[in-house]
Amino acid sequence: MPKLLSIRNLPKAILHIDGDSFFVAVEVSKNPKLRGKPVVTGEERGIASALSYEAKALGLIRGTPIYQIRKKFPQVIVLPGDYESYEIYSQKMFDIVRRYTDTVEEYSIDECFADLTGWRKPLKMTYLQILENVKKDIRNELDISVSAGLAPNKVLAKVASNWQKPDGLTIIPGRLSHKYLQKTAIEKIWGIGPNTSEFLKKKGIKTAYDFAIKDENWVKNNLTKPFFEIWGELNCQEVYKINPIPKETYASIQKTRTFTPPSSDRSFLISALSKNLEEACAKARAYNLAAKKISFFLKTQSFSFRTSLITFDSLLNLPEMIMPAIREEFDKIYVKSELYRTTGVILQDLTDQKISQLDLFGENEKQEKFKVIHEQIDNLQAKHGNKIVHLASTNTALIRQLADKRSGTEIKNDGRDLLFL
DNA sequence: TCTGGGGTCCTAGGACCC
DNA sequence: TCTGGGGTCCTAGGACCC
Repeated sequence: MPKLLSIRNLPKAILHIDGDSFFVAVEVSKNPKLRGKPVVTGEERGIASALSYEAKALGLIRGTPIYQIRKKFPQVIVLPGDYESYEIYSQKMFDIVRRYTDTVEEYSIDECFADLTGWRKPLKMTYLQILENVKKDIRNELDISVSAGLAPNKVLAKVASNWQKPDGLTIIPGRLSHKYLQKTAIEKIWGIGPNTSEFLKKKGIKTAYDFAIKDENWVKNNLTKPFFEIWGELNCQEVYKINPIPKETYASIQKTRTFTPPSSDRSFLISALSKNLEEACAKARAYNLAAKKISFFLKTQSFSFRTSLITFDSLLNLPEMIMPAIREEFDKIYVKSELYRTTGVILQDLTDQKISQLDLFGENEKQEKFKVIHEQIDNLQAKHGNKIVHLASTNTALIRQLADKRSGTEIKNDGRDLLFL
């Protein structure tokens, strides 16, 4: 790659690349027979995660339940997500962008930001040519299309990549940004959700431009910091920096499950939490992380949360060490008369275990014992799949999951958190 | 929109202390 | 005690993202 020259005094050129219907596009790339057909992914989740443009043309949107799609549009091809392939395509896409700059931020599986500032001379291309080449390389090598946007900062780059879809290419120079913002509804701006856009609309702010021209003090007095930052970006300031360091850790890990029909069965709910906990701990161990705080929650049918937070003295990622505490705390949030639709466990304040092992050393014989067992189990599951070993307390949840909507067989367990083989 | 799953960041207010 | 003023830490929960 050519060397970057001095970038002093150059206006920033921030690129945003957004894969068009990314999951479906990868499926079509894998199997070209799907091209031109209405395709959705998300079978395993029960709702549409991604839709081909042909499926969108039927009026379907993200989040539509799969059973509804099948009933109304039997011609739609429903596929389970193949996240390994998505990850591979994603990395290849980011690597293509890295041919044109070394400052690439992997924002999500199908989106990245990149800083092109100063690269025109070394690459001997205009910004337009760089974008055209990025798009061409991605199309030629991955057989998927992306929408590209270039602007002085991340928020405006998002406006640009959104401007024309699919297969779009839009450059917004700072001096023309008002033209685009006047035609952009406030709720389309990255970071402005339904709540804030409703508030802003009540104040007479309908477009991104209306918001951008508001007085600084008005913004500070009426909104919180994130929205002040967005306001700055809409005014062409560079508030959000590009972070080229790939993320390889987590601050928290959560596992949740929604079940139909909802349940108020105490032992079933505890079992579901046990399953959430096992999965969350397995992921934590895979990343060498351990938690000092664990929260768990029950979500009622009316979408309100009952949560409990447990703080431990040591760092944990073994379900046997945590489950007794969840049992103890459970009745503080459980109301027998209430119906619950979702359970969830969140491991919080995660720390690298390599650091934590020192304070754990010899701390707890039981912990050491389980740790050895889990190393074996993690290997076993890597080989044979994660269904082969689980906690006894998870059993009820698994049985119910298998039986699904058939009449629930009542499976008793002894309430201890032993391994079940 | 009739609502899945997995994340991050921010802030108000309570607890506690001097 | 009919309780000032200020700092820090923590938690719950809001808001948003893909």
